[in-house]
Amino acid sequence: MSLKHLHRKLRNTDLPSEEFDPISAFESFESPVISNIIPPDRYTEPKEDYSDIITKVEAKKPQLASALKKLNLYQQQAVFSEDQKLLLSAMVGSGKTTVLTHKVLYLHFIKGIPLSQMAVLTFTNKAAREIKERILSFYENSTPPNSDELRYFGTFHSVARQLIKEHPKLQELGFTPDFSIMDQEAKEDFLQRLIVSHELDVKYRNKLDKRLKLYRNEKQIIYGNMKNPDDLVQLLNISRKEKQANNLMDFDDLISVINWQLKLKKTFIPEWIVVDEFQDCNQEQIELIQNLSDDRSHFFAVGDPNQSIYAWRGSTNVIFQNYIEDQSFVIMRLPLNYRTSGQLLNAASCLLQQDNDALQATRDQGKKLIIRNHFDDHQEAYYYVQKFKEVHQHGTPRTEIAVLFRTRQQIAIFESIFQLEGIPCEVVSKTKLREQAALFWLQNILLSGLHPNDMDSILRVFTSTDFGCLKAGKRLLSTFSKFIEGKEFASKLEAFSCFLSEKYKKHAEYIDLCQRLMGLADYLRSRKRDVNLYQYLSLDFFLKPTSINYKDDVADIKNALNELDHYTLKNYFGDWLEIYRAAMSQVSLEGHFQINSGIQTETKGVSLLTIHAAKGLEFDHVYLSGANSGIIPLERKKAGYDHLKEEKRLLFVALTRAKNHMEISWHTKSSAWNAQDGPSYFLNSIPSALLEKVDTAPTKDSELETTPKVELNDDSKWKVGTKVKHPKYGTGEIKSCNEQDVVCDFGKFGEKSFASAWAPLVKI
DNA sequence: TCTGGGTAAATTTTT
DNA sequence: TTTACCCAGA
Repeated sequence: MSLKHLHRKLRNTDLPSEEFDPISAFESFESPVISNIIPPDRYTEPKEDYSDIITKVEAKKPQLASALKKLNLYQQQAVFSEDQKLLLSAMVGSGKTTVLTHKVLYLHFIKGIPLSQMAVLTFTNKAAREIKERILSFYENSTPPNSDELRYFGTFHSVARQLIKEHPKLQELGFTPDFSIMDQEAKEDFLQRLIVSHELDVKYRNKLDKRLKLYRNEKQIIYGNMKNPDDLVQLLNISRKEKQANNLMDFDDLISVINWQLKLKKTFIPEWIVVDEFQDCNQEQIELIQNLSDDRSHFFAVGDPNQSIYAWRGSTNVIFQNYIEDQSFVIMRLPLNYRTSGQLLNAASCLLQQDNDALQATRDQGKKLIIRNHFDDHQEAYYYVQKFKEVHQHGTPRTEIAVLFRTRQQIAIFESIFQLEGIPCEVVSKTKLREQAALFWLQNILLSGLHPNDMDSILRVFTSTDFGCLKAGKRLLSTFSKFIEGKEFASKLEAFSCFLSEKYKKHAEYIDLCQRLMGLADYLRSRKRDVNLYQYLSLDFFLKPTSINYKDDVADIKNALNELDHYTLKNYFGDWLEIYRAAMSQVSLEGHFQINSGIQTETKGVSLLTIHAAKGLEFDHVYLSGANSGIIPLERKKAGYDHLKEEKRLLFVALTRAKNHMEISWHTKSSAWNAQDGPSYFLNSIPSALLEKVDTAPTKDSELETTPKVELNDDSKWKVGTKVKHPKYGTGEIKSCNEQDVVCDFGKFGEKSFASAWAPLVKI
């Protein structure tokens, strides 16, 4: 059923508008709906006192005991539980990471479980790092565990990589232990290269990922307007063979390969499996957990079904439900929220289908949730400019202020207006290694040297626009494949080296680089700790001191090489080549070179971020922008019921980011195509006693002044340097203009030109 | 090679 | 609403 249809159907029901909640309305007459509610009697409630256990801990590890004393009874219960299978339903802001780390410490120090007998699985590197750091902080007076003891502490993917390498059955799958890892973009490059070099006919090429998913799940080949099947299946077969031949795995392969291996032969059964953010597990990750356990192994998982916002990535809320129904699992809960003030938390919990005491506030009542109406995003941004100045003057640091958005596109105009008005701000999003040309090049250099059959990395080294010497494309691929036809080479790298010296003699330095890459493995092994990759690879020549970015590039690359040094030294176990490969795998898995301490984000200003990116963060002041119906929930053609529920949880996550002040805004005239009039109907679930509705939208008269319309364009309107807004490309700057055309630079979208008379541009 | 009809879709992002 | 794209027919 389409969303529109759904809305219409729901509007026709005769519910009073105040309590009108389309979701529950829909649930009441559509069937069947799986309930998310955990029955209250399913919980094992805590005892009144755990001081006897704490006294015992005191004798063995006083530092831990004093930390445990600070926990509440629910938290202590979970830490001290002796149950073999325990699922902890942790409410938002209830200290779940604290419980998880204390549990690990308790098991280790008091119950005597070696750390190497625990698999502690997380979804993000950040979480893995935080857990490890918290554990290491308990070793003030003793030698901390080495990296070998903590080798099964990490993300699902990094632990999978570790297990794959240790497993004897890898060869049977056609891989060797020195496999390398492709990130999502590398995988796309890889597939596109196969399409070109095998001359495959593949339609909808930039929907390749979507099509592959459709094929995997539903064996569907025909897509869109296609009449006949294309070479999609062939592509899959070729890619499978190429991956084995080149010893490459993508992220998904890591999990499925280890599952395949463990089904064949269980090599390692940890005594304890500990899982963080359990609600985000997908089917394969659940399988991995099962493959790592047997009758005697213990299991402890922490999660919050109400914060499950990644169904589109494969997690299913049903998983939580299944475990709850499994009577061999003990279920405990952490209902106490320490973050959000009372009225705000109450408002947020109205979005959940939970019992009253499921989520309990521990703080003061605080302020009400504000629902504010703005005319449009432009006006809203200027409201914030004023507001943030006030808030800042009242002593709230800018880093404690965040503006949340449903989509990334909404962010651009706020960023540019804040910059224009001198409000320091930062768009929180992961910067891609690929966008930092020098570091991306370095990554590919090292990958080529460490994995000399990784054709894509080799190609990227020599076809880089900034640092390479060849032009990427079909032509290069076909001349290369003609060149190697019928010849035998030890590796792709060697083949490429011969190819270069035969066909591109003039690029002597690059031929030289190729030679050094072929010797990289020996260099790393023989020189032991005395490596200087910068010098060995003569990077100074390629970075070109004349380039504008030279200084930054050199600094970035030296920094990256330092990180590698640090990592390899810290984790060294006897094979320098292996440890460099491990380091580069970690770089691929994390998407940056800061593999020791993670990326240090020095946020100085107001944070602008999507709700998804805000998960796990908290701010004193939170503003959710543009929450019209149609944006929250985000309207889609094929919206199922599950989508609506997830969007509601997303709103819940947004509301629970705030500590003291929360505002939700909606626009009278939204610029988004899918936005409807009026605020998100999800807000109807919140009783008006908990809300404060404010209208700051201008009256009709002032509307005309403050909101730029697409007026008749006269030639004088466009001037070089004018900042403009485009409905699709966001904000840009006029680069040139004449009577016919306007050329405008939209940053990441590049330069676009429009007919002067019709340009859909608005001055800002 | 160009035109018009038809179809799907648009979002979130970690590893 | 707008955009991207396949496909068939000029």
